[in-house]
Amino acid sequence: MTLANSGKKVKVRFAPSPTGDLHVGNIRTALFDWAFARHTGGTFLFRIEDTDTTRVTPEYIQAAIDTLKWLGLSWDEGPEVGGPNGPYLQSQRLDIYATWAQKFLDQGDAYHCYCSPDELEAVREAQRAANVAPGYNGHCRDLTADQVAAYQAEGREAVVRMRMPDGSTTFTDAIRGDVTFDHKFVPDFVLVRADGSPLYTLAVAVDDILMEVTHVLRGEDLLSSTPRQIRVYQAMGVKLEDYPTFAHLPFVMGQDNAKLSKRNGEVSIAWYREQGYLPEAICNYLALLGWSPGDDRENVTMQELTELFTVEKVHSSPARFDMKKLEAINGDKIRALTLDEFFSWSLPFLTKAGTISGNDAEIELVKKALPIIQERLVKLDEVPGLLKFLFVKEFAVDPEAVEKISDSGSKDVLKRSLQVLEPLSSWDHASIEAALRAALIEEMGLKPRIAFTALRIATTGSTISPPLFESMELLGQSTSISRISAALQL
RNA sequence: GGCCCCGUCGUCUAGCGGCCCAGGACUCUGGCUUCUCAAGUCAGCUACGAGGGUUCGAAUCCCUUCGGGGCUACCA
Repeated sequence: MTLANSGKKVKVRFAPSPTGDLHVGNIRTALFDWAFARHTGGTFLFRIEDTDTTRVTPEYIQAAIDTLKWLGLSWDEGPEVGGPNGPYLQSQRLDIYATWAQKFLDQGDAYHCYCSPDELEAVREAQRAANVAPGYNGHCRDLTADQVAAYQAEGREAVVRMRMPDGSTTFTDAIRGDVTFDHKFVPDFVLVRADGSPLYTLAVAVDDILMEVTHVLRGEDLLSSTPRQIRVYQAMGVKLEDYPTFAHLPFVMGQDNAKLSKRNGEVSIAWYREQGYLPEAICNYLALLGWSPGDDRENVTMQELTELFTVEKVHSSPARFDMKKLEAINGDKIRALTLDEFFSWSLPFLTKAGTISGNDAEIELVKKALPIIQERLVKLDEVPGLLKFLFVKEFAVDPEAVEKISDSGSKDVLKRSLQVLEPLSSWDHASIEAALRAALIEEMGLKPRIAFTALRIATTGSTISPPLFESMELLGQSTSISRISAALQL
């Protein structure tokens, strides 16, 4: 089989099964799907695979939609936007799958299987014991009418099983090259449950064909299910050139080299959002997991990603997720924000933390203060902590810092500072700095580090703060002075 | 166990037979800068899993082996 679809307009789909919040691995797949569609000028289709009704919930479906939107991965066909091949929730397409399953039955490609779960388990058990390839043993492949009648008389319910012919399936994976599976290791598989609901293997294959998907970029875990999908295409009568091209993306692993999960790192995108990671940082970092532009370039915008992304540059080997690198990129992206953007991103964190209530005076002060903290944070959730000193009603010095300003040397610094700050007529950071340096450094002969640490603690309450003179300017003359006076009493 | 995929610094990667006693980024360590913290900047540490081939020459090609992972459901 050769690479199909060479001449057609590209259509890529992202088709998660929302059995929980979308996680890092899902998003990396979605990102590659999206980037590939955009790069080729093709269509990005978003489909919800909710055939497993016991695990998929409406909440998870909505969360998946919201997450994709938040990340900026817009789709051309799918939930909310519609499209020519809808509906895009598999739960709304049940009749379609049923029709095809019936057709496969009529054609003899599929058959009813009356084996009970217990019986199947017993077969597998025996196979394991005998050390042979496990899988369905074909028990119901060629039942006579009498045998069927007997099973039905017992009240047994049947699943629909696909008949795998002898031979093998070879397909060309766009990332891994030719992959072959001998059908000896691809047992007859179930298409429809006893209750009549379709399984993934049926729904995914039918939909990819009906929705005219040309490229399937998905996780490596689905690699071994590919021959089953191809078998469904064959039963559907799809021409070889209309098969989608498969590209199986490498895994995103956790620190301990196991598939990423809650145990070895935070995986839910909702968590990253709450922590204050920017969507662009997440996408930039994830893009680097299993793909690279081919040179030393690492900082890419979403736009650049769509220009640079090709499947040829995707790796075949798995990548470990590294929070530190994500943090570094997030810091870079935050620093690259315009002031307006930085403000918009920060505001929700400030109000949620209760640092400000959101009135005009506060907003104005926040806007003035943001520039001095922009290069000092890694995540947006650090903003409230850095600006808190400007807004607290009940100011108090950090208990651990109190002892550092209770010595006589510090008191001298604070006293002398008051003397020069109180008469200061122009309250801007340059004037404040000039006055303090003249008095404390030149006149008293103190080391800047010593002198300013005392003032920093007194005015901001902590040994760590944004630049001191800018902070005092923002704080205002009267507040700065009263805090210094108060610190003298500690 | 069987089938399939994968294997370059701690991590992400560049590398497609000579440009590589292996380059970049993150982390880490040390220096500079400095009012703290950051940012910036300089330097350092550390890798081709192993063994055989092929070749004048291999991280790059072949084989074996070891290691990791996935699948092996009326999950996806």
